[in-house]
Amino acid sequence: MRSTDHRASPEAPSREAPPRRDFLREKVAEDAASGRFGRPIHTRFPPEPNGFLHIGHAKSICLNFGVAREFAGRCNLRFDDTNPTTEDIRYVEAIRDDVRWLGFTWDDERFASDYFERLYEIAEMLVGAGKAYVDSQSEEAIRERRGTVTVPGTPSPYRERPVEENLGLLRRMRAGEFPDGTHVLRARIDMAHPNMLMRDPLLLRIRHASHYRRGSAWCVYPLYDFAHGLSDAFEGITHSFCTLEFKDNRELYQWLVREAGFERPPEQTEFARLELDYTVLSKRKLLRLVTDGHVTGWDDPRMPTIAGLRRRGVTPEAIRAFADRIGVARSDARIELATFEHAVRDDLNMRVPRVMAVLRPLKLVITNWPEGQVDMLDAPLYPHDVPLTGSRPVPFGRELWIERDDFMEDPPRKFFRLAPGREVRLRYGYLVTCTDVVKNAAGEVAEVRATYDPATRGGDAPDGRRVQGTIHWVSAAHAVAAEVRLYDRLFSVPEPDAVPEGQDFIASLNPESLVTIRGARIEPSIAADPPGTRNQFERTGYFMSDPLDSRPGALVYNRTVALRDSWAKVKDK
RNA sequence: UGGCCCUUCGUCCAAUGGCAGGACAGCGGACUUUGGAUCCGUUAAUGGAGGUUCGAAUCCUCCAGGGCCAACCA
Repeated sequence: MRSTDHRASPEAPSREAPPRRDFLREKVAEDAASGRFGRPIHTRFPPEPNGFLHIGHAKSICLNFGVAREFAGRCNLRFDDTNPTTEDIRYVEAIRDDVRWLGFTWDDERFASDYFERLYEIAEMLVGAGKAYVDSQSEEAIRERRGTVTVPGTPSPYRERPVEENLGLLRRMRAGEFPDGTHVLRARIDMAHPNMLMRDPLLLRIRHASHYRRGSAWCVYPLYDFAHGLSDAFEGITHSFCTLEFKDNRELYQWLVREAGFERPPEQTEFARLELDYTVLSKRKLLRLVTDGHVTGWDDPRMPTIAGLRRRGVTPEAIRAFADRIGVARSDARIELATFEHAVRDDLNMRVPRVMAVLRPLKLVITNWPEGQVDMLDAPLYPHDVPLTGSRPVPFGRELWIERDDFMEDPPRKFFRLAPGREVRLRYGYLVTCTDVVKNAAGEVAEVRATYDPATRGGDAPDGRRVQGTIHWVSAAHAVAAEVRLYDRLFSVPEPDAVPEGQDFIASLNPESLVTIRGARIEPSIAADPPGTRNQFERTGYFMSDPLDSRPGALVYNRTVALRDSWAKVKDK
């Protein structure tokens, strides 16, 4: 139906700026120049497969893959799957999909769970060197004896167990002779260390649980600190980027890779995690939204997950541009939603075809238009300032739908739309002047009547008169009905994480984060579009037909982002 | 016996001892067949006090404010 369909080409011309130099890249550049690692730059993105990736992960993905590309290095995708009770292959698959969709390709795919054997060998080595011991205290006792930030810990009564006894116990732990929680392997460092992480950190714990990849091959599982740095070292990672809250872990990271004998071990550097206004970015909270049914799933378009943003219609280019714009630094950063929305609009503006859709229809009858006559107008798919071409036919008839908001019976001075006695332009169509208002029994406006000027086909007046307002419309006889889902911020407060004492973050959920409109009317040119098609509904916003719920004859559109609305400001004055 | 980190326009990021700059947001204007986009203009910041220096956002000291750490989570 379209004379040209640019929507078939998914890639818009690259508008991405060269990557900026942040403190991490400065450091990598230095290390690359000095050849300090004696191997190519190597990064990794290390998600735990216990949930879906979100926009905060996207920042990390862009960083790790970006650095690898910029410095001609490599980047691994490593699943940090050391906790059998929370992880699932389903999350592994979702994470792969999301990273690929974002536009990145990993060099090697690795799993921490493939390193269990090597980690266990290192555990035995540490025991042999007197650097680790088996502690048989209860979980509570271990916690209590760790001390507090201001009080030193006290050594475990098992801390001085002979090497041979430790080794025997460790082997029996590994062999499955002990129930959960009876023994743990701890590093022997310093129970009075000012850094809590260094107070004899736990290395291995017993978990008689089936691992989604290793099945029941193992019943001792490494903890994060034991697994992470050593996994980096196994893979020859040079730069291990993580978020600020791991700063204290760095000391332990270094202790472990040195004790394990790595000559030029990877180096951890921390950067600020992303915080976004009006949303939460903790997996625990996102999981709760899903399991408690506050959203329809991990891919609910209101979720800040990659899957949610994708289903909402956000493009990978927009997410990458956003990541580039916000930069990487070491101070806690909270990003305004406007910054993200700008990146989305900026990308969509240049690549998405325009169509007309009326969300809340009001009947407009052109009284001087001949009954039954249809005028096929040719309307461009892109505005004058977007360098793409193409057009589609749009039928015009006697009865049209216009937006309820585009008519006011008693308008303020600056209202440029339709009102009794006023003339407006019907986009790509004719100039019309409102003559009558028809009301229903309740006194509500049920129909508006107007006359059109036959000399203004296309929207220009030959006499040069200026018409300030242009409104969108669809032909009532040709319109396609659709469901439109208007998504808004998930929370009504900028910092849902900052919950007042004794309150639940769920309480600040925005009750209007989804407004479903069932009787929307859209111009017929979109009728055969496949699910997942993006359009701008002129004057309203950017939309994408839902990849799962939309089908021919029962179209469903998700609002990706509204257009900037400067009228909203004028209106409030 | 606490340790560590952070602090530059409203927000985010630069300035690496030498004119505090960019982006988003805001405001004003131009243009406009999207109250969109674009273009132009503009408001707006070095947390405080000392010190070093010809010169400090940058180095030092102290103070203030914020953050992280006391899961057999990552």
